[in-house]
This record gives sequence, C-alpha cells and structure tokens, in this order.
Amino acid sequence: MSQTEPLPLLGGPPPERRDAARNRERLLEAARELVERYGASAVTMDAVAAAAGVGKGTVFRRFGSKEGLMAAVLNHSETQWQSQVMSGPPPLGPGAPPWDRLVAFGHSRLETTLLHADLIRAAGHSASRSSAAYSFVAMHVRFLLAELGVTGDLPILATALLAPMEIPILDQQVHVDGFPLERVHAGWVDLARRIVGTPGP
Amino acid sequence: MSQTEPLPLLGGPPPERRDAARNRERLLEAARELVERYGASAVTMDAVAAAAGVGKGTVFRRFGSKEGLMAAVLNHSETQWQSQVMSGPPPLGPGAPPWDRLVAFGHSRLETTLLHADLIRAAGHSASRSSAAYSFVAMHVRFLLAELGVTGDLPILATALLAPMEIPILDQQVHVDGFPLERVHAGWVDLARRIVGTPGP
DNA sequence: ATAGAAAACGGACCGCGGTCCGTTTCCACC
DNA sequence: GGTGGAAACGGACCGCGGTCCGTTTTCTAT
Repeated sequence: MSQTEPLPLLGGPPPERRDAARNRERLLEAARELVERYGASAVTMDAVAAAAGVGKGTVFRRFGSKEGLMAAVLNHSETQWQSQVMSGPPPLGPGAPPWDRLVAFGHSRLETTLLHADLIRAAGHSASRSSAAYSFVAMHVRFLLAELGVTGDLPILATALLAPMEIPILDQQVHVDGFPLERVHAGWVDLARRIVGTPGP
Repeated sequence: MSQTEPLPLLGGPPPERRDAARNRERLLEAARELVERYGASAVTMDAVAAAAGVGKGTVFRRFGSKEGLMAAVLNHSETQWQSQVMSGPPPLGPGAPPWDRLVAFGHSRLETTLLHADLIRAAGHSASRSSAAYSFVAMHVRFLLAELGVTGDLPILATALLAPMEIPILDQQVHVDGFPLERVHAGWVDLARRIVGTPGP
C-alpha cells in the first residue's frame, strides 16, 4: 500500500501519538457514517464515541466540540469540491474567462451549500470562522474579482457575494419566502453583475 | 393610569387567560432584566423562571424555547428602532432623499445589530424567520430601492443588502479578519451604490 | 530492555434546554 | 353563588453536550 501518512517533516507542532491518530481516524469514519445515515443534527456525540469504540472524552479531546467534529466531517467533503475548482474542467476549473468562472462558482457553491445544509448548520461557527474551507472560498472570489479588473475593497466585496449564500439566508429565501431555486440563482448572478459592473459576454 | 391593554376587539385567536397574560409580562420583564445584567448567553431558563416566580414549564409554554424567549426580548428593542425609521427625524426617518435614507439605514442598522449581537445570536433562527422585526427591515429596504428607481428582483436585491449585516458575517469581518468598523460601513455603502447603480449626490 | 514522564484514555458526572403529567386556577354558563 | 371543564401551572424528569480526573498507553532516554 502507499504511504499516505504526512511525512513527519520538521516544523509545526509536535506530531500526534499513534493511538491518538488512530482514534481520530476511527472517529471521523464513524462520524461520516452516522451523519450520512441519520443526518448531522440527529447524531449524538455518545453515538459517535460508541460507534468508534472509544470513550466520550476522547471525542472531545480530538475535536473540541460537536461543532468541531462536524466541521471536520464537512471539511472532508469540501476538499473534494475545492479540487474541482482548482484543477477540474472549465468553467468551474481554470481555463474559462473569469466571468464565466464566477458564474459557475456561484451555481456550484449554492448547490453544494444546500446539499450539505444540515452539516453546515451543525458545524455552526466552526464552519466559517478560520476554517480552511471558508478561507479558500473567499480567496477564490477575491481572485476572480481581481482578474475581472474590479476596483475597490475586494475582501469586502467578496464577502458581499458570499453572504447571500450562507445557510440562514438561503433558508429564509427558499423555505420561508418560498423562492424557487432558479430565482435565487439568477438573483446571485445579477448581484455579481452589479458588483463587477456591466461585464461580459 | 392609561388603558394599555389591546382592546379585545373581535377577530384573531381567542384571548389569553388573565394569569397567562400576567405571567408573560413577568417573564418578559425578568428576562429583560437578566439579559441586560448578565448577557443573553449566560441567562438560563431556570433563572428566568425563578426570577419571574413561575415554574419552568410556564416559560416554555409561553415562549416555546429559549430562542423564542430571546426573540421576544429582542422584538421589544427592535420596536423602538422601527419607530425611529418610520417617524423619527431624517435622514433615517422620512423626509430625506431615498439615497440618504438608505445610507442612514445601513449605518444605524449595523450599529444596532452589533449592539444586540449576543441577543440576536441567542434568538437564533427565531430572530429572522417570520419575526416581525426582520419583515419590517426587508420591507423598508425594498421600499427605498423602489423609490430609487432600481429595476430587477427587489426582494432578492434587498436580501443581498441585508445579508452582509447578519451576525455571522459581521463576526467574521470584525472579530476574525479584524476589519475596523468604518471599513465595514464604507464597504456596505459601496455595495449599495453598486446595486443601485451610480446614484446620488 | 526498562523506567519514568508526558500524553491520551474513558466513563462517571454536571448543567441546561426541553418535556410530561398530576394539580390548580380561571371563566362561562347556569 | 355554584359548578363543570378547559386552560394554565409547576417541578420532577430526560437526553445531550461538555468536563474532570484516576487509569492506561505511548514515547524517549538510558
């Protein structure tokens, strides 16, 4: 088999003890399984601990909180999505004009968010705050805006594009106001157009 | 003293029994007091029940959940703010050009949101979903956009303006990214300008 | 190999949000 | 004023997230 362990190259915090690493693996696996089967909000930490065959304390030492554990599970899904953006086929991946990439990003991101809605909700603050997933998304939008020649406060403008795709807002639009999905999609593209300033094809 | 009870005019669901109304009053009062003193997240439902001199079950029958109770407390503060918008002095209140009103709205709303941040967080979904407060805010923005002659999907555009003022986004910008408040304010005005389309003074 | 210390383990324990149900209070109608 | 029944009450109870600390495992230095 291949050597999948990250080589213990120097630097960074001291490495993890073997039992700790093994338990982290088991816990993540168990959590993924349970989340897929029952939905994130129905999964209890005791159940994860039991399914992984470890004590409850271990779960919290490894992941800090339920939000932390769910964020870890989410991060795994997000990583696959990220690779689509970084090295997948256009227009989501590189190779298409930046405006087309931005539109493709919006659509894909919206669908992904709605797909993992319960997981994102369960991940709570840990989902965005300092999570690698969020940083990547924000960076990508800033990058596309820059490529489009947008001037202004790019971090803030990127936030303006991402905020309407947060779960609470989508919940409101889709489940309370009853807007059909195409309308939300179209609305986002319109917003992007106004922010970028009459671009494109 | 004045007659503050809403007159039992016909229509709507059957009125509330006297003890029920009295307890709702006591509970809201106690909750306000405790929230102001200790912060919403530190207030327990048992504490509210005890402070109001009622049983715990009563709290939940009246307000459904902690989020519900906090939303009720929040609604009280929001009502005062609403009256400023509807009948206060310009530019927040009526009488100023719509663009000035929109800018004033943004600033005021942002400050209010940050001021009640913990309460809003504790109110959770109940804060926005179908709360009177949220509906009013959304309606007001739609109204101003219409007055400015903005064309397009106004409900969606209003959401785009309100989403960056939600607590999770502000938390990210202010407490994680460390943006100074003026930058967030300015960013919002810039966003509004782009959405409206080169307006104004 | 072995010893000693540091790190991880596990499950009893705690506090809080939320529910349940036997008891009490109110109110409409006689 | 009395009375029947619906509505409200209250606090014991439950499940879950999170903590604590005595025990066990792993690593390192000899």
